[in-house]
Amino acid sequence: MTRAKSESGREMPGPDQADLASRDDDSARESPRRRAGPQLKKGPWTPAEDAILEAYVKKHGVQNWNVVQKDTGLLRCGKSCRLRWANHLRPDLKKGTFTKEEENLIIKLHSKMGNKWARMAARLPGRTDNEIKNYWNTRIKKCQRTSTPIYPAEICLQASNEEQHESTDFSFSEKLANDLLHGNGLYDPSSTWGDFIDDQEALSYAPQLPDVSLSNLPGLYFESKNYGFMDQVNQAEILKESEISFPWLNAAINGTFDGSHAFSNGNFSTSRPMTGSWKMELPSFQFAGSDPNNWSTYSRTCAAQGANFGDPCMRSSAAMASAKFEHMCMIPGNSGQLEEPLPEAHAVSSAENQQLSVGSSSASTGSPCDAMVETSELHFLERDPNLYALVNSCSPASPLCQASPDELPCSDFSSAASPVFVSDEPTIPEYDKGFLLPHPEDSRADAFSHWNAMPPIFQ
DNA sequence: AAGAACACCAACCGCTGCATA
DNA sequence: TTATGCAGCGGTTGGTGTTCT
Repeated sequence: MTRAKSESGREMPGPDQADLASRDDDSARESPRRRAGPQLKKGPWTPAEDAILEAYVKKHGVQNWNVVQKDTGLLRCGKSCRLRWANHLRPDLKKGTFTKEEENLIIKLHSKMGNKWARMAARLPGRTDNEIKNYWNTRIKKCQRTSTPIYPAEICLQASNEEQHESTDFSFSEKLANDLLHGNGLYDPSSTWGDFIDDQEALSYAPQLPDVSLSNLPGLYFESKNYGFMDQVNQAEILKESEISFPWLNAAINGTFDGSHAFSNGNFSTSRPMTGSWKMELPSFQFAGSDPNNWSTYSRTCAAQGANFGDPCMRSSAAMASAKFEHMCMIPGNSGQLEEPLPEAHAVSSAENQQLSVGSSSASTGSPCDAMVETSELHFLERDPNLYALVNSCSPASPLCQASPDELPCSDFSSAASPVFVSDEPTIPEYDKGFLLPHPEDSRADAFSHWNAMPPIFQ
């Protein structure tokens, strides 16, 4: 890449970069008049430019940034002016390193919000999203390198405790319950869980769901440098675009926690087909690497958290997620992902003749929400035979659920020993330890039939 | 002392959502 | 309804200073 020295001595993008920049979307949409304008400058701002911008904004305020560029004659695009003002020239900016309190707050906020830098910045007066983002990225690297928890236990516990006592704007469950009670149309007893998930309005609440962020779980460590953080991001991205943003639940349902690679000896294969464009809000949980005990821990903690939810919807969902995790732990030979066809056919057929025992975790109270939970879960489980079978097996009477945590064979789920989950179905080959999808080379038709039968959000 | 590794920071890029013509 | 422009957000890159070996 060719670079030229700027007047301030720092390197500036060369002509090739300027060319590239001119092709970006913003530029491409500019009017012919503005396209014919002067070549805009890039790179570090000079004190003189700062002074011009500062004087202009102080005089005229912040309005149209492209007008600023025109009026001042600055050879900077409006976008650049806005950024410079917001990140450096604003009078209310607090300079200097973050205080310990600010750091703790960032950690807490991130555990709730994920990478919502702007929202976090709004809670940190004088700090910019860029600063917070930079801080966090540095922290990520540091934690990764030293194998220390990104979310210190004490802070997470503190955050968790606070959340249970404060009615924040994050309360998904409260909002949902409120919506239900006020008959805003969100609740439809005939709706399936899938319908609910598909409901964009409902989904719009999802980002406010941080209460149940996995990040609140203490003791989650980066396992190894072998797992680049971005590997986790890439995997995490699988889900986000589904716009579900139930990171904890969604991942649990799909069995694709960031770390499907956690079960793949550190080798996450990105070569597997990923239909559609999936992303997931990274953040809030960085899962333990390959230590199966952490999965077990998570699962139980998930249940514990679920039990703490005031809202039966959340209790139930958490329980489902938890149950799914336990399920993943218990299937002999399970690599941690949700093996596709599994013994589900058998389980479903028998389950159809039983009453669905979600009550063990959802603690039905007869509220509209409970009704939705039971209805939606039923439908949801119908769509997910694995979970259907699982929930049945997790009824209060199930030995599987009566087992104490210590009895659960999660510590060695990769072995075929301790077959808690009994099935007369043949063991499913592990076609892909890195992802939930059936391996394309798997000739078993049913490997894909279940997949294809899933609602799009699960694909 | 020199080079490597790391930390910090500024800026850019691509994209999205919203407003408006 | 569609196209366009703008503001804003989050991801990423790359430079500089500091610390470590």
